[in-house]
Amino acid sequence: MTPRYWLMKSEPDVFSIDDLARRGTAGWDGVRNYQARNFMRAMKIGDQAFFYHSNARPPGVAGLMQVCREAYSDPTQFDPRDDHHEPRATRENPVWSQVDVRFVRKFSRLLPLDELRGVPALSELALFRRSRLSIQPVAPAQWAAVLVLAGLTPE
DNA sequence: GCCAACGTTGGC
DNA sequence: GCCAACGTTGGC
Repeated sequence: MTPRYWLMKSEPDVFSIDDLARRGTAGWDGVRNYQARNFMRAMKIGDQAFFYHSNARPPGVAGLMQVCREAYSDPTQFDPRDDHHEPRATRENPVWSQVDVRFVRKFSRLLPLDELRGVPALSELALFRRSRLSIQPVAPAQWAAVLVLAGLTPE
């Protein structure tokens, strides 16, 4: 099956692409938005994703990663001391999900939001229209256009 | 089920 | 740090 493409945001002060590069894989926990959660639940092993640095100077796409474990219960929802604790969640009926991702590569330069805005092929990116959605689908043509900006040729 | 108040995201 | 956008909560 053709892999699909996504964009996933993280604040680099909290978790950056360098953190992911060091660790190799990581659980994408802490997502507390239903639409973003539902996108994660739709992800399949092998799906590819942009690692987007949000709340950064400048914000932008930092590199690539790959889904290596499909959606499962986000354990932080059960921890009363965690910022992401979810009082409504029980082990039997969890509310929030996460996937695991594997580091693929860091771009040789960050592709700033400003630059992405100027690319006609990317004008429909959800990033520009649904600014608060932390996980969003990316169309194949959009994926390819970003790889070109990054100096990589689509495979 | 409406909608005002509130909280969070995230660019600037 | 500000604040616009927008998702969520809760009173009615």
